[in-house]
Amino acid sequence: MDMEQAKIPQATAKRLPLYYRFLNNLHSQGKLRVSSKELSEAVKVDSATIRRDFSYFGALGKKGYGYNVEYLLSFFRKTLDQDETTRVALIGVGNLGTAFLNYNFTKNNNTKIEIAFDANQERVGTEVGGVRVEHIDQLEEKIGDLSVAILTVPASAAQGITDRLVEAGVSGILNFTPARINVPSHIRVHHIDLAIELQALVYFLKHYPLNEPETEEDQ
Amino acid sequence: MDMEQAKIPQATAKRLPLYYRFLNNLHSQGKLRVSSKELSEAVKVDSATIRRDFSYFGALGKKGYGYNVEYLLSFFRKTLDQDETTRVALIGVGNLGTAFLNYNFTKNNNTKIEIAFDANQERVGTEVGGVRVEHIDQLEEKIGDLSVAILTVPASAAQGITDRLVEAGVSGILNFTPARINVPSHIRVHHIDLAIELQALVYFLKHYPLNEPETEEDQ
DNA sequence: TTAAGTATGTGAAAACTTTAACGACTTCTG
DNA sequence: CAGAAGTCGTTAAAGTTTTCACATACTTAA
Ligand SMILES: NC(=O)c1ccc[n+]([C@@H]2O[C@H](COP(=O)([O-])OP(=O)(O)OC[C@H]3O[C@@H](n4cnc5c(N)ncnc54)[C@H](O)[C@@H]3O)[C@@H](O)[C@H]2O)c1
Ligand SMILES: NC(=O)c1ccc[n+]([C@@H]2O[C@H](COP(=O)([O-])OP(=O)(O)OC[C@H]3O[C@@H](n4cnc5c(N)ncnc54)[C@H](O)[C@@H]3O)[C@@H](O)[C@H]2O)c1
Repeated sequence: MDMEQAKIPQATAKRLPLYYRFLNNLHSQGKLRVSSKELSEAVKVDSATIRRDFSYFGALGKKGYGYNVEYLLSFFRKTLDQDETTRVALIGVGNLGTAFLNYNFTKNNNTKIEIAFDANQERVGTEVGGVRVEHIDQLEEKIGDLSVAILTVPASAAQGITDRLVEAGVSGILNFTPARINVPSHIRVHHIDLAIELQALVYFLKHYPLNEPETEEDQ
Repeated sequence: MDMEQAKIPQATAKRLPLYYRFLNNLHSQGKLRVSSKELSEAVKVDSATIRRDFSYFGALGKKGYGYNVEYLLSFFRKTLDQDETTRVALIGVGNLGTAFLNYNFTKNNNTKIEIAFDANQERVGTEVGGVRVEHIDQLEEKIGDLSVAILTVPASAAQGITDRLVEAGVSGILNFTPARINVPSHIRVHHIDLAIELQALVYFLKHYPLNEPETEEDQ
């Protein structure tokens, strides 16, 4: 548990993977250096915010020059522990679960779904996206030492499965169900609530009008 | 454009759909009233925050009593424009797009995907989750007056499709691609970046340890 | 060498968000 | 009906995040 760096603001921490991805892009394009201004345009985060974010880790750049892409990339690779693959479990191989299993998170992320569980006998024993689907009854036996789970079961099953995941040693859950699950205080749950995101977008559109309605040519 | 209510904090606005959903649940359960404390336990938002959020809309509750579920529900139904169905388009009927098409957002949300587009001829003409899939070449002709789009195409296609959506009159985009798209300033884009959410969860687990490692019985 | 140009890192301010605390009023109980 | 209990709405404080603005230091090119 790397504690030497503990008070990076949460808002900053959430942006790190985004920076990392775009640095990877720049690197693949052969770019050797980048300024906070350029990065700002790419990731759509204010350049002062980017400089501030980076500064929490020390002086990563050089005045008058910007940041060395290779150096920054390798710094973030370490910071984000991208040298070791993070292995996760997925529970609920339905519509959403299947989509995730078919997606290669390892691409620029070094995270891999290792095993999946479902209650539906027809799914059990098959492979989806190269991942074996086990029966949910075998959760405790087969989950091994995985500490992160993606939850894509029906809302009604969410709390029960969560309790079992916690008991089985999982410490982080990415919850896609609409249920707000109860967990002991040492377990971290992140909610991704797609229906709410959609509804919020619609609300903002109606109630938070942006600038100019239109003027023929923009952007 | 309902302007009478314009300075509700964004953080509050984002929680409204969550409140609305849980009020619906309570209502189905036949509950007549609810306190900010009960609601707090259900949605996992501090009760003071809930009271503060509600207070932006006036005095919705009664001291010593709490909130009347039916009243609150109908208030939020109006506030969130849930009386009219919001119709949206989906672009990219792949793994993720298919999952969304098979999901019934209308359940407690009154949002409906009306039409889908894809570049793959084999998909065009089929129905997925009851939604007709059209060819992307027909986007401009068939999108009609829809003003919200869900973007689930490959990242490489994201900017091109976005430009066409904007030109076709769409004003809100829910972007699931890892691309950070450019839009004129009057267009609203919300990003849902699943790979980043997963990576951020992993980062938080490693670097932001929560309380007690464990003590046998919790929660 | 020097001058012009560039871009960082950060102090300070501003903006936004959450949380604590409590007076005021309502409901409940006996 | 009176006192106890409950709960809101809000003032004020604390905490978090973003943004401004600039001294400083490096780069570039002549
Ligand atoms: N599909 C979407 O677009 C979408 C959108 C928003 C929210 N969600 C939420 O995501 C979750 C999954 O959605 P979905 O569309 O994939 O649903 P789904 O019904 O397609 O898939 C659920 C899967 O979980 C399995 N399952 C059921 N009970 C189980 C249990 N006890 N243990 C293990 N597996 C079990 C089912 O067999 C099924 O394969 C739901 O909670 C849903 O509300 C989905
Ligand atoms: N599946 C996941 O779990 C997941 C996770 C994170 C991010 N994403 C992102 O979501 C997006 C979609 O992912 P996916 O897994 O569904 O991909 P996918 O390849 O399964 O689906 C993409 C679909 O878009 C269609 N398409 C391609 N070009 C098009 C165009 N110009 N116009 C219209 N349609 C076009 C393809 O025919 C295909 O059906 C991608 O950008 C991906 O990076 C997906």
